[in-house]
Amino acid sequence: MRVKSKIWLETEDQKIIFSDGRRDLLRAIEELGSIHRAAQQMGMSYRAAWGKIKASEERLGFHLVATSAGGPRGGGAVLTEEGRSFLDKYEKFKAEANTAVDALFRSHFPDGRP
Amino acid sequence: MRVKSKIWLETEDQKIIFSDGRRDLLRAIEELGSIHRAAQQMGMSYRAAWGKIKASEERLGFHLVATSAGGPRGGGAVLTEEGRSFLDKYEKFKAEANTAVDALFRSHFPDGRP
DNA sequence: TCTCGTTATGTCTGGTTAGGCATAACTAGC
DNA sequence: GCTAGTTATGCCTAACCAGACATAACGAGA
Repeated sequence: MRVKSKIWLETEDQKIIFSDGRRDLLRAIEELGSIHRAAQQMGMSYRAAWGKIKASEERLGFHLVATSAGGPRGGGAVLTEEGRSFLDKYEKFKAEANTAVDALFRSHFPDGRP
Repeated sequence: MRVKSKIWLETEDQKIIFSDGRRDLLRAIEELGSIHRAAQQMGMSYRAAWGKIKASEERLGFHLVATSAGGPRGGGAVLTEEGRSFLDKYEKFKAEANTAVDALFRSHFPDGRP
């Protein structure tokens, strides 16, 4: 038996603002400089990746990635300053939350059994 | 913006052992002495309630409720000793976990904004 | 032996949601 | 102006999962 937790940020009306999948996606974009290649690496379609980013940006109220289409390499995407800073905050929060939940689980179920 | 968390117990192969919905259901059974009436109160069908309990019991390895069918009142269900004790442990763990996550959220996003 | 409200369980469907398909638009370099 | 690889977006479908429907069985009391 193990504890599983999903912790995410959402709006008042239950719309997902940000969660771990999107964090991974942004990290891949930061690394690869392109939504398209980030999506490939994550094993999802460009369409799916773009949709998630778009939804997050709309609900956050600012841009996470700055994009450009066209040119010899087709274009590309990089994280905005706000995007990077938000991502950092999110990761710190998530890491601490996961640690806390795991510690509590072990304290209440020391041997991992019900 | 607010934090939302789902924290539950599962088996190694991702099957849900116990979560908040089942906790509510067991509390209702404890109060009403019947799966049927508990389901009604929760606004779900008997079938759904019974299925959840059955699945949890199978994965926990012990009975949560003791049932009897037939008789003038049709039968009924009460929590087993093990069921009650597990439920208490679960609730304590969940309460502390929720408190911890909320506190961390407030410390990282003090004004509730990204 | 009949009744009544419950437990017990197989089967089916409908709604939600994630993701794919298809297509348009963009632009630096050749 | 053609090319190539990307961004941008509407639309459709498939898979999953929760829950409803239907039905059998149960048994103390009248």
